[in-house]
Amino acid sequence: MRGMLSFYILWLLSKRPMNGQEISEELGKRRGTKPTPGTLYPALKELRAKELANMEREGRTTIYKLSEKGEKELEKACRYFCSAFGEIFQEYKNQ
Amino acid sequence: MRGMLSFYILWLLSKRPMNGQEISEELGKRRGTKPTPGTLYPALKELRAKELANMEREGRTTIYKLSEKGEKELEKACRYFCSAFGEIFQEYKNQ
DNA sequence: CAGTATTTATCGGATGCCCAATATATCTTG
DNA sequence: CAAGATATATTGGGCATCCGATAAATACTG
Repeated sequence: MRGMLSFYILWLLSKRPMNGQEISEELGKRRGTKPTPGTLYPALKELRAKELANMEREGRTTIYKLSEKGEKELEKACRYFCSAFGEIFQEYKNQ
Repeated sequence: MRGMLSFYILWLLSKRPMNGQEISEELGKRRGTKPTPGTLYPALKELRAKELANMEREGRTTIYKLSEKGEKELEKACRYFCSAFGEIFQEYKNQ
């Protein structure tokens, strides 16, 4: 099962700004596996290119932050996600 | 947002055996768009190749059915899906 | 300062998802 | 039976996602 990485990253960033390592760890906690750098950083780059996230360098670390456009996009994505997959989740919960 | 097609098909087949057109319509109802034949049938072929689904030809239509291996795989996939994305869904519901 | 660890980042390649176009077989209808 | 409708299926191409390997910059430690 693949996909949804960018969506997930946007969702994490909506909680608080994070650097790459923090994002990686949060993903690891939730999905079971951390993305490799070759997965994570291109995804972050793509989000910047689409102006859904901003970055701010602080010494060794780079803090990524959700942009306003990113917030709007995330809300749309959440609506779609829940309407498309809510049924599956709902059913599992009731078992 | 892409992805999860095979997972979704397995889930649909766990409800009842279906032919390609029925699968296509059910996906359309839930996701908003129907997959094109060039998306759907390769996915079904892949599921057969992995022995997660069986097929049975009946005249014009081909009925696809979840295999035992498919049931086990689907259960694993549901567990993963819910542990990975449950939090997002939960939060949206409470808004 | 030298060596190590941390963090960010790129590259090449594999795979999944997706579409438009096309083809084939079967069923239905005039 | 001929024409159209329905259902299945393949082909070729594009993009997103993902990984392993590698690199480079920065911070820490002895």
